[in-house]
Amino acid sequence: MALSRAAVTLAHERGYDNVTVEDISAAAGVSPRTFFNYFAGKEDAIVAPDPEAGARMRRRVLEQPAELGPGAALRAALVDEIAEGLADEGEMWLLRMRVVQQHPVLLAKVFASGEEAERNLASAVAERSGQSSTDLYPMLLVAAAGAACRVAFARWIDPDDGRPMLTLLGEALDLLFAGLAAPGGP
Amino acid sequence: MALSRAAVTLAHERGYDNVTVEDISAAAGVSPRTFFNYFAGKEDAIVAPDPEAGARMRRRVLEQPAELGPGAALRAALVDEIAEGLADEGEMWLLRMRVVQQHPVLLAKVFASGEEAERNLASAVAERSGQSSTDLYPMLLVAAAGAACRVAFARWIDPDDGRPMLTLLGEALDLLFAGLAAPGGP
DNA sequence: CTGCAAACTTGCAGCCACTGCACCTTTGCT
DNA sequence: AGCAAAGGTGCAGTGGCTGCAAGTTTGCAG
Repeated sequence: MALSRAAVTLAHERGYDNVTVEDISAAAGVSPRTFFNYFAGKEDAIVAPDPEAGARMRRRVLEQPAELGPGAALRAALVDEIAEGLADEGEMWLLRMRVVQQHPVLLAKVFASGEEAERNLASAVAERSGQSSTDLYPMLLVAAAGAACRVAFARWIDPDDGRPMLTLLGEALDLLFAGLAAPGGP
Repeated sequence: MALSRAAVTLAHERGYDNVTVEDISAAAGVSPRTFFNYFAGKEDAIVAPDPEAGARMRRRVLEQPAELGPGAALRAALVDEIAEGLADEGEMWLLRMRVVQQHPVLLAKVFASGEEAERNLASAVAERSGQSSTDLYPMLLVAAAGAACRVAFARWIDPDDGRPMLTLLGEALDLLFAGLAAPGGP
């Protein structure tokens, strides 16, 4: 959407605080009032939370082969989701995340929307492991996997580290499922 | 502080959105302008991020016995910090978290302030493990431990689960350092 | 082509969060 | 008593955001 693209671009150029909703609307060729017909707030125009992501992730987890345990199913679902997202709009993700990374307010938004997705995931994992979605295992599994994703993203957008996202994600998940063993040896 | 207490209490009674800064200020007996001399925003009056928490946690990690590995040191530091906080103002924490839990905006703030603390922790862990604070191990370790804390808190404030916070935290950390093994067996 | 309804867009008025500045009151010390 | 630092306050103004009551466009049936 034009508004979202304008918001990310402008924020990247001048900094989030130096961009008003009026600026964004003007750049997209609509009135400020229209902006709020599409986004609940300025933050949303940049973070652009996908309202279907939660349900889609839930489906992905449940569709994984039956022989996979809940951890492996979650892992496969995450990799699928991120690989698809990267292919569709990886470039936009990178720009967006560089903007987000520098603004506590935006960062907070991202975490919050991640948290909502985690609720869906927890229920899907719970279903696979025959538990309630408020039990420790499903909650912690999705929360820790979410942490691994965030870490992988943070390293991905680092200009000094050119490795592909899926490599970094795999590395993080490996370490996580190995019980966070210290690098120098057990 | 009176303002913070008023904010949490009012938000708990009528809901965060139905409380204005003016209300809070009035309840605390000061002018609205004064409110903003103490808090950067309405959210902060409820979340009340401790500006020294990051540095204190950093110190705690570095002060753990030298024979502990980085994971064990982080774990001990977390337990110390939370045990102390509970003893000092555990009741306020509980009320606050119940308010926060229902408001995406506040939840986001909490995550964001946690994220800042994680940066400090990552550097402390990196120091113990002889790495850079941007390496995978320190980043993932603190992010995953943060996830465990959030899960433990979420279960702690659940009225149906009366177990003490430190028990829940220990349980979560155990599962995490066991590589998130599925509950039914390996 | 006409008429019409649904969808989209807009202006306006207004609330509230938040800020910079200048002023005042209190406090504590000489 | 005099003074200076610290903290509280009023005011004016910006910007985010919303409800409402209009236009305007779009697509389709008559």
